[in-house]
Amino acid sequence: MDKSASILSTALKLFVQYGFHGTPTSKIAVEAGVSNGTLFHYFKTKDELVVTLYNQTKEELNTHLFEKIDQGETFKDKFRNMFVYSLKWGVAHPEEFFFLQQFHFSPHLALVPAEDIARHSQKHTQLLEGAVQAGIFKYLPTELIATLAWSQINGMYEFLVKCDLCSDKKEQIINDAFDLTWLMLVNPAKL
Amino acid sequence: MDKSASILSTALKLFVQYGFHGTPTSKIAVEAGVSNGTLFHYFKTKDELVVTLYNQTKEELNTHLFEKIDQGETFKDKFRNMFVYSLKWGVAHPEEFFFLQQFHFSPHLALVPAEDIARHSQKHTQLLEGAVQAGIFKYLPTELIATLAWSQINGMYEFLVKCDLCSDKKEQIINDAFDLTWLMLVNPAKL
DNA sequence: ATATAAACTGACTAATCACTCTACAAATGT
DNA sequence: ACATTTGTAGAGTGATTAGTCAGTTTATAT
Repeated sequence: MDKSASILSTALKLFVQYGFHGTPTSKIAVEAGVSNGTLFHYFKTKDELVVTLYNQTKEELNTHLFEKIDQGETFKDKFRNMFVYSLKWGVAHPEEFFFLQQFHFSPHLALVPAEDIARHSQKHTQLLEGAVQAGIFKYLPTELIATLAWSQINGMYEFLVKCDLCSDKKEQIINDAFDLTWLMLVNPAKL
Repeated sequence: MDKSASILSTALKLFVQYGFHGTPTSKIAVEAGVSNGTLFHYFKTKDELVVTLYNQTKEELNTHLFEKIDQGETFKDKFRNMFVYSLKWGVAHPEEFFFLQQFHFSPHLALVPAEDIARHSQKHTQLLEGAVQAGIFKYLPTELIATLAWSQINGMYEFLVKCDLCSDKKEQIINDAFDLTWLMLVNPAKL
């Protein structure tokens, strides 16, 4: 395994467990099996390591998601895939998903340029924007719809982690939750 | 102003801006206008300060909320008050609200005993539990309903902060969002 | 008035941390 | 074969930090 990747994956584990400032770079280096100097060879500063890890993790989730979204035929299918596979990815990669949440609600978010954040959510936003324009969703600000959908996913994730269900139950309840979200956002005139 | 309270309110501001570990106790003391020793006279450790601040802030929100919930006559009124006044309180106390979110998604949450967390949400949970039993809400785990409702509030808060609307628009969109949430959770047989 | 306790101070400390520096090894190009 | 870049190591450094301590002021009780 490539040392840079080893540093990133070790950092992820430790950040989730001890927080950003609670994890010294020295500990990351030791647990990753590299020297202190090597860590700073790949990442100029600790902040750069944190931000790189965020961008990389976000991109992993997005790549997975875009693939699934593209598999949907109707808009509802695409939206369902976005919802369902976000959660499935989260359940399959709990550390990564938690890290994204942790980063999002920390002052480190300010280190990511606004344009990068916008780019991360560009494709999702376009998808939703189209549905608002087409009258599929209620006539509300796209930003609001995006935020509500995302927070539903976050909330569901928290529930899935808190209540350790068998994977059948998980699947079932993810689908139920999608139906609720769809019901909430869809334009009743189109039903 | 009492020194202990001054320390807490200064810590809140700095934690929100720089994060927990990014804020030295020395800085808190200076900005609060007390000596370093005084800070440790009131709070044995920095972690104790953080946790105390969390418990206090959570309690402030809860006290406010319980009062508003009790003013509702029907269950829908109570639930609406919970939803609407959570957001209004958040808009009026942005630092406090952000701090609660920041703490919730940080490893510091582990420092709060599970029973304390349960106690914090006990009354809300009871309210929702009753509505599930009475068939007002869909027949879903109360925990799920609570988590979904709470994440709707979180998401709405993020939206309100991101889009700086005038207070009339804010009021309007909070009410709209409540209607969406209600629609999502309510048992259609009871409509 | 005096004793006792509580509040308060700020210099101090031991530990820790992000990051640097020098040296060496491996790969790569010519 | 040689030169140059790139990767790696780990001891070292200066700054910073949570927490202490010895001593002073203020409040309270008798």
